[in-house]
Amino acid sequence: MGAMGMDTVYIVDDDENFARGVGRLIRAAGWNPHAFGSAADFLAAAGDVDSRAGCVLLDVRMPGMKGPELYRAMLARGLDLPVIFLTGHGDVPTSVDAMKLGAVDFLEKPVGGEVLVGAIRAALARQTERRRQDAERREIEARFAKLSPREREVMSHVIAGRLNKQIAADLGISLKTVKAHRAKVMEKTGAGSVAALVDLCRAGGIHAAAAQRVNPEPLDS
Amino acid sequence: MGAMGMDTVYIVDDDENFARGVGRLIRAAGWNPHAFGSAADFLAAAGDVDSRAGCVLLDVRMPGMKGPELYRAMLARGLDLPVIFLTGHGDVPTSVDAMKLGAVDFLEKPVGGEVLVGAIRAALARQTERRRQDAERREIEARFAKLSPREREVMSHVIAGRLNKQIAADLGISLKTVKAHRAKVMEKTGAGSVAALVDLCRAGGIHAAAAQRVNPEPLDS
DNA sequence: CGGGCAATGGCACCTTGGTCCCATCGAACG
DNA sequence: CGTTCGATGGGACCAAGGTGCCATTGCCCG
Repeated sequence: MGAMGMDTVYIVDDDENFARGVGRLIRAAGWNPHAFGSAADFLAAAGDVDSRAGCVLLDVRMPGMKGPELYRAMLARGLDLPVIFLTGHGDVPTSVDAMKLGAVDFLEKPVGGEVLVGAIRAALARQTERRRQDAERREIEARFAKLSPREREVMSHVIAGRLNKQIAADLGISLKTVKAHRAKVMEKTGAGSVAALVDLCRAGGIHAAAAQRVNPEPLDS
Repeated sequence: MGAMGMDTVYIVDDDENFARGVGRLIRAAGWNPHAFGSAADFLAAAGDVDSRAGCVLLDVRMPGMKGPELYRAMLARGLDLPVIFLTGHGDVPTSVDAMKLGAVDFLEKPVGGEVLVGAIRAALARQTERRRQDAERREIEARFAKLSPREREVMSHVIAGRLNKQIAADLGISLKTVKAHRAKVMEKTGAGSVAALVDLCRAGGIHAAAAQRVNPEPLDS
C-alpha cells in the first residue's frame, strides 16, 4: 500500500526526467505518484493497481504502445481509471479521439503545474464518484444475492404490480406459497414496502418481467 | 418549414464558398442545409429553429462571436442542438475545451465528405435520442399536471411506502380522505399499481418526501 | 443419516387497501 | 346565484396483503 489514504497518480511516460518532475509536483500536491516507463510495464502491474482510488497520466508518444492504445487496452480489461493525456506535439484529431474515448483531459507539454494539478483533481473527483456509485450498486446487489431463484422470480412479478393471486396463477403455485416467497423477499432485501422494493430493484438494474405496466391513456375524458 | 421530415443541418460560417459546398454535400446526403454568415444571424433566427430535429456546424474562427462562444450562448438560452465544430487552423486546447463542453466532434478543414457526413449522422442520432427522452418525460409530466396539490402530496407519501393511516396522521386528515386522494392519484396517473406509480414518479423525476426508506441492514444474521 | 433449507401448501385471523353509498364546506366560474 | 370542483369525512363491505402455526417433500452437506 502507499501511505495513508492518499490517492495514487500513475504516470506512464518514457521520459524519465519528465516523470520525475511531475512526480515531485504530485507529491507536493498531496498525492502519491507511481511512474512506469512504458505501457507494458503499467499493464504488467495493472492487476495490483486496480480497484484503488487514483488516476493515470498517459504520454501519447512512447516507444511501443502509444497512450491511446494503452487506454483502449485498459478499458478492454475493465481497468477504467480516469485518464489524462500528455503530449509534446499534439494534433487535433488525436486529442478529439481521446476526449471521445472518455479522457478527462488532453494537455500539451510543457504543462503548467496549476493546470496539471487541476486536471488531476478533476480526474480524482470523477474516480471518487464512480467508486461511490459502484459501492452503492454492489451493496444493493448483495441483497439480491441472498434471494433464491424462486424468490427472485416472485419479486419480479411483485415489482411489476401483479397481485398475489395473479402471481400464483402465473407460476402455477398456491396463494400461500406466493405470500411465503414474498415475505422472504421483503425480509432478505430489507425493503419495508413495495415502493422501497421497486426503488431497490431500479437502483440495482432489475426490471419487471413483462407486466401490465402503466396505461397508455389514463383518462379519455 | 423545410421539406418533408428531413433533418435540418444549420451551418454558421463566414466563408460563403465553404458554406455552399457543405450545403450541397448535406443536401446530397438527404438533409436540409440552412446557412448563416455569422453567430449573430444564427442567434437572431434561433427562436424559430429551436425544438426541431437538427444539428449545427460551427466555424471556430469568425468575425464577431467565435464558435465556442456561440455554443455557450446557445446552451445559456436552452438551445442545445448537437454541435460539430469546424476549423481551418485548430489547436489542441480549443478542441479539448470544445469536447469538454459537449461538442459531438471537432473537425479540421478541409474535411472529407465521408467524415463530415459521419459526424452529422452521429449528431443527429444524439439529437433524436434527446428528443425521444424529452417527449417521454413530458408525457409523464402531463399526467402529474392533472393532480391537485393535495393529491401530489399524498402521492409523495404513497411512493415513500407509507401506510394510509400513517399518511393520515402526517397530514392531519382522516383515513377516508387519504383513500379518496389516493384513488384520485391512481385514476389520474393511470398507474395500475403502487409499483407502476413508483416507476412513473422515478421516470418523471419525482421523489418521495422523507420516508422510511430501505433498512441499512436487512438481516444481521 | 440427521439437520438445514428451499419450495410447497392448508387454516385462521387481523390489518390494509379499495370501492360503493352518502354528506358538508368554501372557492372559483359563468 | 347556482354549478362545479377540491378537500374533507362517515359507514358498510369486500378484496388483498401479512402473519403465525403447522406439515410434506426433496436436496445438499457435514
